[in-house]
Amino acid sequence: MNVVEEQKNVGRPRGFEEDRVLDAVMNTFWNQGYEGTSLKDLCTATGLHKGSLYQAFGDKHQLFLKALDYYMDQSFKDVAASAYLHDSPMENLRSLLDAITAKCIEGDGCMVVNSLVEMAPHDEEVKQMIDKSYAMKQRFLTDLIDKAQRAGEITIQQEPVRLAAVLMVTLAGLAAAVKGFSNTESIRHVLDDVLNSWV
Amino acid sequence: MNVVEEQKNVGRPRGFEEDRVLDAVMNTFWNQGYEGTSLKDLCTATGLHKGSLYQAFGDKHQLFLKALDYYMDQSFKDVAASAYLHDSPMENLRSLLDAITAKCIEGDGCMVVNSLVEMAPHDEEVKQMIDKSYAMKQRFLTDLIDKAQRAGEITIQQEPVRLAAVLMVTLAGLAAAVKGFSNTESIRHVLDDVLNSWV
DNA sequence: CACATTTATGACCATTTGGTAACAAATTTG
DNA sequence: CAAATTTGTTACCAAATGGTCATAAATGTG
Repeated sequence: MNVVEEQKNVGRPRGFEEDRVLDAVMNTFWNQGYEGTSLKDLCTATGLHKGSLYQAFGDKHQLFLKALDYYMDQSFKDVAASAYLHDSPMENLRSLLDAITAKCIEGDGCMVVNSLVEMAPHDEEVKQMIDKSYAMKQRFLTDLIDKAQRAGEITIQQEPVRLAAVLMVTLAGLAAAVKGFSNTESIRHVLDDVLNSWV
Repeated sequence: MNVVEEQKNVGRPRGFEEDRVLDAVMNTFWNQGYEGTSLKDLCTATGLHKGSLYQAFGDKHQLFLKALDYYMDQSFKDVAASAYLHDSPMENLRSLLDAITAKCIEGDGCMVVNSLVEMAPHDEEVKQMIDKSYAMKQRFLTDLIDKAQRAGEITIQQEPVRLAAVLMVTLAGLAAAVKGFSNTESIRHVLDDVLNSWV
């Protein structure tokens, strides 16, 4: 009945943890891009041979999709918690955006934005994955903004969903801009200035 | 004395116009990226053989740099004129941003942002080229914003250079976002909403 | 212990990659 | 016309690419 866990403990056991491998693959694609990453790179990063990679994850493209999915999962979990720290919706919004910015600076960009730019126009699967996560994140922001508006912490007269769109685009811009700046300080101002123009 | 035009009219004449070739190369890199473009692609796009490309422009990387430079030149000329159409600085700013957005949607993104995301972290030359053009564009915007502020068309209390930084990041975000959206209408709202929050 | 099953390894493969060199064609100069 | 010079074309190259396959190793099952 349990379709998911049809793992019979027969045969030679795996010599690696799937998540560790996915993590290494993700990091490689994250900072080299899809075309810029060779199977050799992935083997070096994971310590596996290509045969093993193919057997466990499929070809390069499937492997990329799984790594991207892993990234979206992990990064969302990493930052989402920041949106529930305070009572004030606006403070929560600021915390969330700070967390996103920090992660973006630390990781020298965002794998989703990288993939959007490099692949979305020529890869329908990637495009749809990103589209789905984009919609989810925008709803998340919209909800926060709506609460902040009702609490009177955002006074500007504009639909929450459109303000959320502004933030989404700004965040995408940050993920790109961060790659060109040695001085990350000027980057940090941007979101503050956007938010401050709303109160 | 004229160092630039040291062209003796000796030898077989070229069978192509340099700018047409550069334009084709630019377009190919623009929508396939650096790693995603092969010499074969460039030969197909230009109608030249690789021997000719190498002799005229150098290797793939040099060719890319020239194409990127060409793009920056052309695209700036294309849109800059929009900033001098009206008397009102704010109207000029809006016209300029509209022109940039239109070009961005039409071209399915911006080659500078593409290159920033794909190459800047691993290519110092590309990074510096982009950095230089970024600074120039930001000064251009800063100047416009400053005028609009003095004219009372922007009422928000914030340094022009920081508002310009917001616009630069927003524009970068648009160049990325445009790749994921079939519906470009929601994209067009974003800049309006940003500007409207300043008045 | 033999067998089925799964994983790990290394050899192998056709194709593509960026890049070079030799040679032919076209032009100016003398 | 001959020499010099530049461009166009083709053949060629070593290396890297993504991907497959046969085989060896390691486990549970009968």
